Amino acid sequence: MNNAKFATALHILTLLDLSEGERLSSEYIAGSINLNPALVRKEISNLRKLGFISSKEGNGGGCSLARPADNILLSEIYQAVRQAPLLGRTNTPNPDCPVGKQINEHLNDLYTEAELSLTSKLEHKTLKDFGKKFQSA
Amino acid sequence: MNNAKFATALHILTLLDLSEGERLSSEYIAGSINLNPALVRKEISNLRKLGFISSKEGNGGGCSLARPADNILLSEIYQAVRQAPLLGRTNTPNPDCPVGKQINEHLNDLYTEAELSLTSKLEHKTLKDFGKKFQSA
DNA sequence: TCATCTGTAATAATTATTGTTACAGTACAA
DNA sequence: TTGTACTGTAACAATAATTATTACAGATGA
Repeated sequence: MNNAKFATALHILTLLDLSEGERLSSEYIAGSINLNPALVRKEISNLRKLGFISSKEGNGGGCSLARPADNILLSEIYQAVRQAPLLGRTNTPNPDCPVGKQINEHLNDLYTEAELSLTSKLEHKTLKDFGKKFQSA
Repeated sequence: MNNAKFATALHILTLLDLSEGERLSSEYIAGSINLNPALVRKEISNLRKLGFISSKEGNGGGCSLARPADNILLSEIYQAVRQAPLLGRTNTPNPDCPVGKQINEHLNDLYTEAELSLTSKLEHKTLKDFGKKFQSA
């Protein structure tokens, strides 16, 4: 997870939340994130396929939230962009060593547990909650 | 944290725990992890500077635990190899946008909270606990 | 004095991530 | 029906992170 995908996804969804239903273009969103529009469209595409966003092509098009923001958990957003375990990769250790043979299994157990600890934390926060932090802006 | 440093560090420390005080060479450890000895020595160097390991140069040298394994928390090992926030980087958003201007601050709060949730989980596990999983091998 | 090992640096190779450009296809509006 | 403004996606380039390799000075004990 050494990338900015979570930050990007949350930024996109926050803008859509605060736009109150009005469709935003990828160009506009990219301007706020300060990121390439094509990258933004890629992340939008991902979030659309997962049902967070609905989008409309063509003139006057853009995207908006497909679900109410108080119904979107930050844990779901994390899952949407998650690619690798939080604590990092494992090695490919020597199977002839008693430790090497077993360690990945034990590491994966630990990684799973760590992941659960994180997601259960993020389950208590909604996109709406996050968006509220910006209302005084 | 898209690297295998945590896995590598824990592997090293587990081997040292199970060797029961006997010094191990970086060559031997590298063989178990299936990693380049120079990389292993780098990680050993890191763990030594942080007080987890003591090492001895020269013929018959090698490294061993500097602290009892039941006194080493997995959270400490995580801290030893931690480089970037768990949930990833932030972007460098547009400061002229009300969301872009504030989002990194809110993201960092969230990242900190997530980090705490993880470390408090890992505080309940010691290197000894982890090593015990291998005793039936 | 030799062999073995650490510690470290320099450098290369590989992979992950981000950025760029291009363009077909959709939708609306004049 | 033509123009304009978008999305969606692919192909590719550039940059950065990660891992691998090699080399060697210095320590240590036999």
